[in-house]
Amino acid sequence: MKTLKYSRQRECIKTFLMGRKDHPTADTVYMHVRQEYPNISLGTVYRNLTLLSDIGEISRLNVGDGVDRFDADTSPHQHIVCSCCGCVQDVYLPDAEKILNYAGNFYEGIITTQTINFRGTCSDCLKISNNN
Amino acid sequence: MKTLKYSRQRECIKTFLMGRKDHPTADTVYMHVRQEYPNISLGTVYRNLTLLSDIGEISRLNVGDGVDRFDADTSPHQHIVCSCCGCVQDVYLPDAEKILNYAGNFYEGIITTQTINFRGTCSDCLKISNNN
DNA sequence: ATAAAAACAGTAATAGTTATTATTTTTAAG
DNA sequence: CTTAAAAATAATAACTATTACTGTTTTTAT
Repeated sequence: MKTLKYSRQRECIKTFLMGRKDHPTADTVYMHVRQEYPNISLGTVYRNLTLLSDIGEISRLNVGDGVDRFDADTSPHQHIVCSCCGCVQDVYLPDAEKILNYAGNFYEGIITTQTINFRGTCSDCLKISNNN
Repeated sequence: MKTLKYSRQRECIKTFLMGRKDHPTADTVYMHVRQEYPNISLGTVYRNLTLLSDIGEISRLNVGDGVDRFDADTSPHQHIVCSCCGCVQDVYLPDAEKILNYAGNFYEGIITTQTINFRGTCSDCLKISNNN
């Protein structure tokens, strides 16, 4: 088995992610971590993000815009993409697992997990459009 | 305004898609349409798939496996990816719009659409694993 | 202190998709 | 039936996101 060794780069990536709730892309992580480690490579960022999500410390998400995003919050929740500004925010649906159970009635195989992505307009964009 | 002109390639792509419910990728469409139009190019396939989905005749979906898939069924429904064989099947959740309404209570902006992707094991893979 | 394992930076490679361009099709009007 | 403008095409180049490779450096258990 492959034992995990400490790395300051990985630490920095994890810490950065924990301080954000906007689900940054690998490139965004790279830009920021580079301020502390100016010659970290994008490959290192990707490798660590993949590693961290493989061991369950972060989660990798795909909201359908062609880029992978990363989230330090691994608790079950959903996301919404603003059609106006493109931001990705959290939605915490209580009892979301009931949807999964319900869906089981309409599928002949077994359903184990679900991913729900919403689209809409975030409150910031709503304010701006109300000002016109 | 740009008026749409007929094209046999587009017709063939649309017809092919209507005969399938496994949500083929652009490459799969390409492979099959090439049997009728041997020198159609992949770019033509992509352009037409994008055009057809832009005008709402088909829908483009992304189940998180890194490839875009296409579906001639534009009615609201959900998808499930089999963790075992990777196939993508339909799930028709009755009253799915209730989830959208419900979610509105837990988000400060406006929610307009939802995409629900499930993961699990399809009935074919269940049968196979039961045989062991 | 040392040495094996892991992680690194730098870079090349891959996959999926979109853009460009010169040529061919389509189609509405004469 | 021509014709000519607009749209579509095939072929190919370019682009973006991500993963793989390689020789060097860091970590850590002994």
